[in-house]
Amino acid sequence: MRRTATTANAILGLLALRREWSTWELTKQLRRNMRFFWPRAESQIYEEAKGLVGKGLARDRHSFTGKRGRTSYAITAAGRRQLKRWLATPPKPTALECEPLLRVFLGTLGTDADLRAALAQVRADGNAVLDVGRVVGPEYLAGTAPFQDQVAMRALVFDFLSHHAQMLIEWADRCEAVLDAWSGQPHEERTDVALRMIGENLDDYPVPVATSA
Amino acid sequence: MRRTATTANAILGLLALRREWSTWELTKQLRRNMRFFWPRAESQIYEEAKGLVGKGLARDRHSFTGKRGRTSYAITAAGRRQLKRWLATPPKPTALECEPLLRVFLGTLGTDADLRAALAQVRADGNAVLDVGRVVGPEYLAGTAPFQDQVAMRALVFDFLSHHAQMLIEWADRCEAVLDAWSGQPHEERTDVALRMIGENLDDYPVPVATSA
DNA sequence: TTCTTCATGTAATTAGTTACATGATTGA
DNA sequence: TCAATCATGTAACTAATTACATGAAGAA
Repeated sequence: MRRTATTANAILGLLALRREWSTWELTKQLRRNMRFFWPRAESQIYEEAKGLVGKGLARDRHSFTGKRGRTSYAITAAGRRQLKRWLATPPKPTALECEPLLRVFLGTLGTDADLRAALAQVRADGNAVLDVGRVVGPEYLAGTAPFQDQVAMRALVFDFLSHHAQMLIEWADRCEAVLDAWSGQPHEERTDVALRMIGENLDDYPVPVATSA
Repeated sequence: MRRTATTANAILGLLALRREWSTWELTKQLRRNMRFFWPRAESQIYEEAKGLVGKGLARDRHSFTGKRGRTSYAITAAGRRQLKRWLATPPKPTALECEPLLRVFLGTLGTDADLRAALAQVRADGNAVLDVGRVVGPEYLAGTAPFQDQVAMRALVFDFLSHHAQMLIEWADRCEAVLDAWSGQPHEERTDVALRMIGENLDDYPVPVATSA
């Protein structure tokens, strides 16, 4: 049973980027970027961080704010070694979980309003990414981002998320146009529109890469 | 504690599309399309299907192949009602889980080869989608797909997945070009490339939609 | 006959979520 | 001084995965 423990390694990675993090800082970082490609409940961070300490991959330090405790974490040498080992393992495949698309897939079973709601959600999902990009992007351009020294890698991530978000929004736009066209259109014409859509997509496919040696 | 039980509803949706399904047929359908936007382990289908029967949303029928049993499922009237109710509820947000992107995010902690492996995985993920599209798309165009009557909705899904896959592949291409450019480039120039990339992305952002009334 | 793939599940385990509780800080 | 938000967790629960086991069918 191969346990990759990706979430633990993700936190370990953050710990490697600066000398100490409070749990709250970790969750903030999560909210800022990582949630768009590695979404986890904030409460889980607490568990995982404790787990890292248990395995000797991080050290914890307890302090107080008033009479309330807080815990901060720092990576150990063993943690850095473990991180490098993990980065050298094969990555897991990308997984998309899109409930709105599932609802479109089953669209004939619901109403037009149901479909519109699904499209609106996808558009909102795209905009949520762009909203963060509009804050974070200019920070990097101004040189004031919290991890400005990581800008090279962050630019690649920024590029991914920007295109992902644009893709969601543009898809919602296309679908709404199709739904508009459908209203008051006979059934066969709907089919024609659909088939044309599939055909145009196939035309844009790249030629498959030969895999043999 | 709001339980949406989406996976159960997904199966219920499939059951609504034809009169009877064996568990094996359900898992095949899952492998064909749904796994790209609602990925679940096949073993889970068995549990969920039994659960639907327990709640009266589906009926099961037991038969034999040799001395080995098999179970088939059909939706009930209560199941159809439940399905319509679910389709009218607000959809969950889209969630992307991309471990390769996490590795790029932490890219400075690993090697160039680690980065290349992450990009290769994303490209492979895109190609996996396109490979299915190359089979399924022409089936719809030829009018021979198993759910040809659903072609209108399936075209919208096809369009989503095609663009998603293309986005993954094109991103991997861009990143590899950037990595190639980086080799033997001084640190500041890498930063310049990165900042230019962020700037170009921001230029392509749509103007934010006003939300007020 | 034997090997591989198709087909049908069960058992054990865990990764992750939701819900709750509460102290500290800020600002109206 | 009150409300809202920032900050720090714990407890309970479940959705989902991995690993395993095995029969049937078809190909070599």
